[in-house]
Amino acid sequence: MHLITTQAALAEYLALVNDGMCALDFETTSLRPADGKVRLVSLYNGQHGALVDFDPIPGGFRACASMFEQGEWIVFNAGFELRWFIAAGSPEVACRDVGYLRRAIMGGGQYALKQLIAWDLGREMDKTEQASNWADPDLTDSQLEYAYNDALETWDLFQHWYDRADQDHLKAWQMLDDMVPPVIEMEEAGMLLDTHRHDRLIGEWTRIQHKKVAEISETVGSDDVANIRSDAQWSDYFSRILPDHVVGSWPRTEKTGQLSMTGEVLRSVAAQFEVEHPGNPLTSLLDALAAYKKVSKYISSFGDSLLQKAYASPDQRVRARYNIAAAKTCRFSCSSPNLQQVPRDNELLGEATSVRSSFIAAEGCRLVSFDYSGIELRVLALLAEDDQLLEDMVEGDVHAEVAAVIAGHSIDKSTPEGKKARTAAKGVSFGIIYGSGASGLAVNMRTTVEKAEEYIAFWADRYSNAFDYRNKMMDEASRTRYIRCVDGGTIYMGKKPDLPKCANYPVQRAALSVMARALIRHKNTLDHTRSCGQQTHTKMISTIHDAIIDETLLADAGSCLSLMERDMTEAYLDIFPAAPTERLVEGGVGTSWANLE
DNA sequence: CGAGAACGCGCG
DNA sequence: AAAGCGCGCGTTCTCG
Repeated sequence: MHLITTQAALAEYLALVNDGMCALDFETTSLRPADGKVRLVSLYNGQHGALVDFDPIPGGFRACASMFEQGEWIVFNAGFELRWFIAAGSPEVACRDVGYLRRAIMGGGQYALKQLIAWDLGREMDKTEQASNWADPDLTDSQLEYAYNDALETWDLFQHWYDRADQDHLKAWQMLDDMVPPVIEMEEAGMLLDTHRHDRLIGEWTRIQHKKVAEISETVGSDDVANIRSDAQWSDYFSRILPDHVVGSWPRTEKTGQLSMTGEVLRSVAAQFEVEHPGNPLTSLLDALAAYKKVSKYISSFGDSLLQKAYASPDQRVRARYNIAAAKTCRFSCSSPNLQQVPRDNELLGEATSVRSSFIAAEGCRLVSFDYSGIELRVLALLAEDDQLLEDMVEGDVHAEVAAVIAGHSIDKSTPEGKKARTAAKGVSFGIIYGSGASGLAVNMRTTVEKAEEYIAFWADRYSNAFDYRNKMMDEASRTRYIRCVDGGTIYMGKKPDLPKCANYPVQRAALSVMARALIRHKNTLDHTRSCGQQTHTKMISTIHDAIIDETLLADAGSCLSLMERDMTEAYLDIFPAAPTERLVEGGVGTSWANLE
């Protein structure tokens, strides 16, 4: 390793790298380019190593960033390094993430470098210098050593996985890396919260919560249940006061065997009790408790925490992290806050529950959003080459089609029976996608195992290829320990593959692959149109698994809508060339996330 | 007092 | 043999 302190010496080193791959790691004085700078870059390509101190170089890192535009830089957590290159005016620098290479082979997850070095290389990393002062004019030997070591470890980890990768893995790796720029755009844009509306909404929830507490207090005192939020205390209470046959048939929790206190259980026990003892106050207690839990969930998860996030930012925008390939199937996760779990509008508490209405477009702007409809069922049809399923998907309402198949005649969706049949059919299809057996399906659909078996038999008969796909994947996993996915990547299934996972992973992964291509295409489209002076204010602001949301000027909303529809359709064709695209996407424009027409 | 387990529940 | 998938997060409660 040698210490580089001039631009000329850096150029000399970069010439040695010769446009090839090289591990790169930054030490910065802050976590974001807006309020800090890159102090050190450590580099290592197996032959040559260098540590660059930008402090003595005129113009610092910014003056040197473009020198990295040749070559491929192996990094851990590419979003971090790429942000600094973008801020320095070199957004095209190729940051290749070793963590994504691993995910392309093993499947997704959330990992720290230290963890992977321990698992994959069997080495311990000392991270004590990580949070040290990288702005100090005189860095210690220990700091320099630490900085350099990160590049070494990153390179060795890269070698480890690169040796195990085939051409298809490399394709999947590139796809994951390519998601970084759109994710940076979404993370930096954030979503605007209407703080006044949201504040009022929280007030409304709180009022309902107080009302429910009052209702509960009519029959239960604080000496019976000290903490109204405690499921364990409610379990003890109901065990004490209820007759044995009710307690005996009450569903239990898995680990501790307490009475289960889910909203669904509470409501069903209430209904059962009402039949046995009409007018008994216990029924309204159970219903009030269920309502209390519901509104409390809204308050704690979607109330003040979102509001405070908005207040904490100067533009009242809520910025989340979109964690690429954080799920086993390489789906995104979203955190701090998780905007992928914001409630849909929901009738239970009436108007007051529209959380999505609080997420609005800025003044003079609109939100534009499309989602893939029934994407998992579609990709299952394509993966399994099930022409019947594909045809039913393309026809229109698949669940209605399936319902008709099960019933033996076409159903009328406007009647209650028709709706019920359709809902049941939906449950069956999801059960197939999730690898369910008859008993699981029966529990979920609240029907008998016999009925569930019948449903599955109908489904398996009509869509035999799609149904058999689960067994094909199970065989593959048993044989190879991996499942090969449609984007070229593999998922490690372990020594004892599990049928539900084998059935679901490649389907969920294929849906992710389509969305990945959509995000990549849409980012490229917007970069291009913006550079041509169109869609200049349009930003990608979120993705929720099968949907993309943009924010755009009102005047650009129409063409933004067209661009998004085209990008999402072509993304689908990237993964499944020549597949039918009828009714593939649906979307709209609106002033808030709740009303997109 | 902090960490982690358990439970429940929001989303796709 | 047994089997509906994937997440993040708020709260309670236990353990050391």
